[in-house]
Amino acid sequence: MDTLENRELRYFVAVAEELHFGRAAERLGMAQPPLSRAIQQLERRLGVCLLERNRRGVRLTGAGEVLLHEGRAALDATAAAARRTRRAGGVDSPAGPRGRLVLAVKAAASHELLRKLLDAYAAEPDSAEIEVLPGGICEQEEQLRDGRADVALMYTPWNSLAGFDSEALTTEGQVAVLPAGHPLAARDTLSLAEVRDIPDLPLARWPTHGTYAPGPGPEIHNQTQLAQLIALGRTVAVVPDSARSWLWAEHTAVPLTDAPPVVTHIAWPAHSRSLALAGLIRTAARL
Amino acid sequence: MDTLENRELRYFVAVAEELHFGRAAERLGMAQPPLSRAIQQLERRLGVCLLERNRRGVRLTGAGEVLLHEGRAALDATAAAARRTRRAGGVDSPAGPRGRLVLAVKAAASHELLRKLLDAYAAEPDSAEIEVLPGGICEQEEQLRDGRADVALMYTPWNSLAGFDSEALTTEGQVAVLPAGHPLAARDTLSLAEVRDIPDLPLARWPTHGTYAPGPGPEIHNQTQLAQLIALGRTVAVVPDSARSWLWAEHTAVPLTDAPPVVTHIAWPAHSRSLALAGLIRTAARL
DNA sequence: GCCCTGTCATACCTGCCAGGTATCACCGCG
DNA sequence: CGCGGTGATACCTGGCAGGTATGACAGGGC
Repeated sequence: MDTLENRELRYFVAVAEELHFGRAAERLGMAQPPLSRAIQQLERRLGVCLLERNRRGVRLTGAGEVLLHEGRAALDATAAAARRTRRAGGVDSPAGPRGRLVLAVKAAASHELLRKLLDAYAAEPDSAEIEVLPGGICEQEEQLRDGRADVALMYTPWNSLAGFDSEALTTEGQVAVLPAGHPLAARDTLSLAEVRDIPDLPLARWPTHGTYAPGPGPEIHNQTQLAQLIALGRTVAVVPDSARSWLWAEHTAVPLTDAPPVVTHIAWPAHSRSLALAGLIRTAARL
Repeated sequence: MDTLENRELRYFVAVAEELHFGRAAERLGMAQPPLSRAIQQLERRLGVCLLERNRRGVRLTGAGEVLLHEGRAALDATAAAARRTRRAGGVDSPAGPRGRLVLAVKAAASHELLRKLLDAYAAEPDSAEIEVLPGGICEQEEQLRDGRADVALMYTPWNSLAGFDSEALTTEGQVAVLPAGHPLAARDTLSLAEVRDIPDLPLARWPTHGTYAPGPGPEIHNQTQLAQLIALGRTVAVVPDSARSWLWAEHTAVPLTDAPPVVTHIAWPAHSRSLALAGLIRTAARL
């Protein structure tokens, strides 16, 4: 029972995602027959049936589902190993733990906290260079997992902190953002139920891991688009308090009484040993 | 930049652990020259110097240290993928998420809680078969990481829950276990400082991840040995309250006032999606 | 019923690369 | 100054990853 190779995992993940040998082979830049054979070998090696081949297409078995999840995690881990090793060995001294840190943040987030953190950390002695990697709404988890980032700012309840170490930094409430002229904009507070049921003003939908939940509201891709749609009276959004900083004159923010609080965390891979990272975390915890 | 292969990681980890190409090659069951070449290729591929070759032996560079840690994690992840896939596809129905769950526990732990958990879970409808995997003091984390186990009972502050999801089950205090005749055995309570400084009765040392902290006390390998050494008046130990169940007549347990409480957690890999596991966790949380 | 199309599997070949053996270059040491 | 022990180099070879051609089989249009 020799350990399964990374190449086989890549192949299987491609097939499992495409559910089609031909397309998977194309995506992998190879011909279909060797791919078929490789998957068969993998199944024989594991002694497990991974795919159910119906004449028309392919379906995953239970074991296949498991391997898809675990295999993705394993591929992320090796990608992370490669990226972090490259980063550690870049141009700095061969043995020193000093280096660049990559900090993943939500591009849409207010940069008030980020600014404070970066300034405070830069003032520390022996601080490393911080590269800020702005990403989409839920991209931080992935970037942390596959090594594109060393540390991230994440926001519960949107991000999941599962699998990472983390430290809570700030908590804030949420507000509903309405068109300024809307009747409800005059209210002092609103409840989530009220916001969800405004006639002709459906709640905007944010992507979660690249996909949108079904619903009547428009699909939001970025903050400018959202601002525009609200100003036009086409939608209403629920955003954290700090988002008030980018509101327009055409917007009105009304505090929500029962929305879950948004907690900003600093998160990092669970077993990190970098001194630079430890320094950044310490700085963040003191803010 | 093609992704690095698993085989190369195994090779590098072996060399990094042995710090000697010859021994590493022997451990890998291969000749030394191909190993040398593989490591050179790896370094070229990553564009990073991993090892500092002095004429006498080898030393890790900073990047090498990073790759050793991250590479181990990646290898664990692929091993876990293989093991869990095999387990999922064993003999049960191809598509059903029903299967065996492997629960890692500390062999030395009291099985009162474990018994309750197993009984309660077995009484659930649709409960899966649970295989109990008794292990050493700190082995549970590793077993969870490399897929030998699906879920584990862990104990803070000894185990680290970093990287796992977990749920606290019970909290208990700690007691000092002394030879029955010892003068301090008559006390109602003791402090950690007092226990550490008993003349001629050094504190027993447990292994942490396979190694022992330096100190005067004896190195403990299992519970029977510890009981014996205490009964003989050669050592004193600090153990959780529930350990009273295995004490002998020659032992006396004295509650400690300032020892950190021991919390028993049920822990599992952060991204698990198994229904059987979810059921077990739900059962545990209700205990 | 037919053929056509789209699916994955099989058969067979070939070039590359992982790994083996033999040897070198270098250093420390008696 | 040879000797033992280190990692690196040179060269060869067999297995296997990957390609091409083709088969087996099912569904759908006519």
